[in-house]
Amino acid sequence: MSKIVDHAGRREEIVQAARRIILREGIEAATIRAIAREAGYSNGVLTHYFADKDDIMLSALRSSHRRVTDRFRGRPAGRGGMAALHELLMDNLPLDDERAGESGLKIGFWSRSLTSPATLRAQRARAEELRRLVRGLLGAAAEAGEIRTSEELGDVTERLLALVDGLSVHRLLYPDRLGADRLERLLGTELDRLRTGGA
Amino acid sequence: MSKIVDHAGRREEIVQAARRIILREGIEAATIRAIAREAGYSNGVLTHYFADKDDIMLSALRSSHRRVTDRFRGRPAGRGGMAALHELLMDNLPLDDERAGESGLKIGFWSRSLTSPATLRAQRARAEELRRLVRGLLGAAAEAGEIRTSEELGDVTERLLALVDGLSVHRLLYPDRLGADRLERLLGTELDRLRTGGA
Amino acid sequence: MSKIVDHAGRREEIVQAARRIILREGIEAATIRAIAREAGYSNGVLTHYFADKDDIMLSALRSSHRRVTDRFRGRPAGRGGMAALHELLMDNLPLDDERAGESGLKIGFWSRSLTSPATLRAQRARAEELRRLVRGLLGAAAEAGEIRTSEELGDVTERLLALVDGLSVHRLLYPDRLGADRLERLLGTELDRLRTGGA
Amino acid sequence: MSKIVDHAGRREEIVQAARRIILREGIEAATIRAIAREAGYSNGVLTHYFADKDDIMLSALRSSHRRVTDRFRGRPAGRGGMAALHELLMDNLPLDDERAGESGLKIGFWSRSLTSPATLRAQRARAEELRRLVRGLLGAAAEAGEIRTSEELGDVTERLLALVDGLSVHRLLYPDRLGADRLERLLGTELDRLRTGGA
DNA sequence: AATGAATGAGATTTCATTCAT
DNA sequence: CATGAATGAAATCTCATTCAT
Repeated sequence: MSKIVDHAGRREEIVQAARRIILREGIEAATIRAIAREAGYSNGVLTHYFADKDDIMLSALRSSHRRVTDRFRGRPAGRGGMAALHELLMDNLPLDDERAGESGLKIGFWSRSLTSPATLRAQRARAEELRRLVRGLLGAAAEAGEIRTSEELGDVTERLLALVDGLSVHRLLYPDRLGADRLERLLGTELDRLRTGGA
Repeated sequence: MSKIVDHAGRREEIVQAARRIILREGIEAATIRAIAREAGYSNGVLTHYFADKDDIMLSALRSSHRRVTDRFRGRPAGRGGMAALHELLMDNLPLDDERAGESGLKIGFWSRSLTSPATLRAQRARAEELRRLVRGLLGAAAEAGEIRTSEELGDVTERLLALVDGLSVHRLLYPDRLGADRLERLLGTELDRLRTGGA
Repeated sequence: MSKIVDHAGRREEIVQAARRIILREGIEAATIRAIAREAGYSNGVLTHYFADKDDIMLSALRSSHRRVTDRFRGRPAGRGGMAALHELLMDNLPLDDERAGESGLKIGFWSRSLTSPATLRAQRARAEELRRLVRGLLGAAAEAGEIRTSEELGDVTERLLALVDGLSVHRLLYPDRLGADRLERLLGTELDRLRTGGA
Repeated sequence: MSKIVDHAGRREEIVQAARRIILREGIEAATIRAIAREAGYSNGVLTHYFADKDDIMLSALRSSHRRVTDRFRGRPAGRGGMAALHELLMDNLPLDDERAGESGLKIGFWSRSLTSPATLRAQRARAEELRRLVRGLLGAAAEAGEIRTSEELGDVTERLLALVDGLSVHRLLYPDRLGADRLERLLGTELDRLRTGGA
């Protein structure tokens, strides 16, 4: 008799434990034993819920993606495209400890993606989703006359996404140079430029 | 006297072997054994040329830095600030296979920097050098009247650097979305904006 | 539930294997692999039962200490101080193969103590225990009028303990010179001197 | 053309370097490389002067023995047996840093002797020499009427030697308990006993 | 004779994985 | 289902030893 609900719940528990460790101590500290201990189980349980370690790591990555998307989806709708875009992008910057953790996790997975096809696939699926979201908000903002830009919106999308990820890395590596305030200002200025037709 | 061996040369040989592995199989695959095998030596050789594994990895990182800097220093001088800046930043994008390799290596080290203080230090030293270079070129361009911007040049510097790194990651992870042409265009547009006072 | 294994028992098994190797081949031959093989397990087991190699070695040392103490505690009580002291000290001499083994192990740990603080601590704790025991018995003997000595009992204690350890080393290194009989006689004479007020 | 003198001299140089390291950092720190560096040569030299590492270590042990004997032989002669004996035994106690180093070296070799026949042989040869020396001095003292003892002089010899070695170990392991003063007093009292016929 | 390059074995430690209970 | 015992591979580092120059 299989307990479908328990099974999914237990998986989630373990994935969250993995995430906590990665956020707290880095991706290399996320050993199977450490994850099991953090989740309050023994080594062996993982056998029942995951094929192997990679399965756990990928699940943790997807869970991270889901959190970001959910956070955005959970916001009150009906606001202008630019306001929503502003919120979405800021939410993706490591402005507080929690999000710094998320960014660290993200960077760890970048490296992994370069040599692990499965990780790369998961990474791409998520990136595509985020790209569509941003592109959609830009389109809405353009239709509403919120932005004036001669540049193709697809290109604007790419630049915004690149900027967010670039700023995220730099904030984590060079926190002295890039405080939270400055990060917000840098991204804010970029968005303002869209409004004023700066590009 | 003794067996005639170019000590520095042998070090470089090993560092290059390490680089090749990191580029080909990722930073986690760069074990001491793999590096020794790639270099065509036995495990033990590394003792002669490096204090420990960290020493090798940091040397590989610095070697990468040096290659980039050397490439820029080798260019004909005397050109305007913006032209030089354009060249410098484009050179840091993964526009061909060689530079894609460099970027891959760079990304691998980002992750490592998050948990290894020594790596972080090396990373920071190099980043600071690049930042000063960019800031200097922007200053020269401003003095020459090449750019008109209301934004503080330090902020412009940070955004350009973040953009370059963000585009680099995205190009490696999502090459279908970001061809070399598009990458060049995205960065080019950003630089043009500075000229026209877009910000 | 889980495989039924006596955790403490398995630890003891491994510690005894370590002891056997130290006795047979010396403390330097007691590598983790050798211990695991001697115990009939694979390398990895030790992870389950010990933190690291030092943990095993210290456990072996403490196990040795415990054997000696237990042996003494197991003796019938109620005898005079001198009789008990005689028994205790004789028991610490390598008069038979078993005790020769214990002495060999003890000597191996002396050397280790000189460079390993943790080992030294364990060594000291045990030595202090033995010293108190001897001092106590001497005190009891003095009160009962069994010994007459002008020397401070603390000094007598130190000399007796030094003599026991010195004789132990010499017996192991120069067995031809120091047979079991002679060892007993040498220590016995020393104790007799206390009775007759020889010092 | 072999340079006999140089050869012996070079051997001695290296042996002394080995001794310095053992005294300073313990017997385990005395690797071939460390010894070569300490002596100011390269690894390879040792090939020319020693068969292998064991050869070096044994030479260091013999050198230690020679130093002790030489030191005693160098003293002004013509004194009474007991005075000479007092000097000899005190000289073998770790009363200052230099002699503490010597004792540490000695203890390290004890452990080694238990499993290395060659080391044991060297150890025994030296011990026998020292034993004869002590026995001889005791004999002279007895003839001169300096000591009155009912005990056989061979036994007295063994006990004195055991006491010296036992005190040496204890001083190194438990320096808080056994200061230099106390060590001197303990051995001094033992010698006095011989004079007064305490045994 | 002397150097130091190079080897390869072996020591400790860490881990993902398997499996009996 | 769940446990945790056990395995065995692999990673880093250290060393004695060999040998071309």
